[in-house]
Amino acid sequence: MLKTNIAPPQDCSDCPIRHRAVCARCEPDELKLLEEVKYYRSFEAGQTVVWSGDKMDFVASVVSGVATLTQTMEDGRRQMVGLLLPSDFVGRPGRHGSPYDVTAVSDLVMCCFRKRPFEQMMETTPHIAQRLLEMTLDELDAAREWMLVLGRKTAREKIASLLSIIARRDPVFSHSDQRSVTFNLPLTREAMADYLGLTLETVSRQISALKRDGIIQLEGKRRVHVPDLDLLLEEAGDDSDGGLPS
Amino acid sequence: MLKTNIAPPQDCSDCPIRHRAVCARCEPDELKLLEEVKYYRSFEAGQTVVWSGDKMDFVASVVSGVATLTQTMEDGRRQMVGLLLPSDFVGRPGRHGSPYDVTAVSDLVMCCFRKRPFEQMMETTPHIAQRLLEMTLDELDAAREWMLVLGRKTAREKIASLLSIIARRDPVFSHSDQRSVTFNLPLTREAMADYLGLTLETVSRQISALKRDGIIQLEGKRRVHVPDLDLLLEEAGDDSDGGLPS
DNA sequence: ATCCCGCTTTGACCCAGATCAATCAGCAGA
DNA sequence: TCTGCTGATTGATCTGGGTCAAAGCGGGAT
Repeated sequence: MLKTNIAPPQDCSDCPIRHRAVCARCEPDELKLLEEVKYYRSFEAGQTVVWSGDKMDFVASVVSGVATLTQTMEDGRRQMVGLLLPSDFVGRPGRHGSPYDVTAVSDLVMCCFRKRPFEQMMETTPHIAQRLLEMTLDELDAAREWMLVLGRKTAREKIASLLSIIARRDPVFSHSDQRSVTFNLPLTREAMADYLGLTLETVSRQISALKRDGIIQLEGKRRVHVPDLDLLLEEAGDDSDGGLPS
Repeated sequence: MLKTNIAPPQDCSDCPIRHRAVCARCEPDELKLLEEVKYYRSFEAGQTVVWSGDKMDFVASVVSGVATLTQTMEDGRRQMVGLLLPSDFVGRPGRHGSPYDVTAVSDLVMCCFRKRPFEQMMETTPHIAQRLLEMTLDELDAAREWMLVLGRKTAREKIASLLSIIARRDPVFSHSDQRSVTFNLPLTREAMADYLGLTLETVSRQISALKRDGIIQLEGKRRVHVPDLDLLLEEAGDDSDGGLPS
């Protein structure tokens, strides 16, 4: 049951997220500097990476696995505010504490940079700051997209939206242009509920309904097959436009 | 009824948002460069600044007035995803179109920068990129805060949250530490509903309820007096903690 | 003055999703 | 094989906020 908590140190040049993470634009010499302040950390599914309010003395990229950012109210209501997939960035240069709980949802490996030197590099190597700005703007767009989901979509549309986001970001799918996809659902029903602003019962019922209607098929509880992604996008209420038939 | 659409050109050095906008960190010589690519535009309340999908050949700071970013689904459901107050930034370097409708909600003055030269300055003057990153990270935090509001708060809590956000950003309040505040509500009931993921009827009912309960007082429809801000924060369900009495 | 017209309030009713509760399925450990 | 536990499903009922409908209320134009 206990696994070692140490991942083998890795060379940046054959890092799986090399071309998508904060370091994407770095030149070899810049990478070298980063390598000096980086270290890997592994977490098991369910472990907390940082608690909201805690001091965070590093920033990090997700290398593999899935993590979540969640906010909790005093009475226990929870809202997930970010889903971190490989290459996503956590932490904010120029701030000590995390405003959110960061939790490993599957087994997780993160590439961490000590905060102080990373902040200094931000000032000296524009490639890092540029890439971080770009990623932050993308995340802001994603957050705003999600506000539409939370504020205006029905339960069924919410589920379909979440499934299509995960499907689209799945590495197997992203470089194929098939209509059908199969992927692993990295979240429990409860975590999905926290993301969608629903209860887990409603999540379960809507997934059953999508299955009944042939929009999705389940293989076990966690593996999802989508025979026609356009149908799913339709259910999500998004402007799929595409979908010219035949 | 028709007003002139041209604001008097202004010197950056006595700009009201000089120390909070994207240009906040610029040195005098950098400001000079910015001044060469900037121009002012004014909009009347209700006018659209850009439509979602339209090409946007500038980025801009709000100088005075209030604007909103909204997303609309095909069937007309609308969600506001950003509220732009003075010093806030609109537009994204490195992208042509706006993904949102940008609308003036009150009379509005914007300080616009031609996109192409602004993008070039981003590469050459780190002070602009640095400040933009900082502002974008702040906006991301605000968007995530708002996801909690949309996903988990009750109608009453949503209204209280919106009112306290506006109260806190009100210039009159922000440099006083009073318990009570009075401010203008820059939004119609419908716009509030679009922000909060509610209907305008529910907004109206909850405002009436807060008034009945003495949390707020109305002077006309648009001016709000909050006798005790802590009470309002309590209603918002936020961790106000502070509030040591006497 | 008075008549619009856009915004707001209020009421009556309804329904999507929450809540409460039972059951089920898969899996690790004894 | 059985037992216990965690997560998922399904059912029955309740309710907050949506929907539909009808007034109220200013403020500008005639």
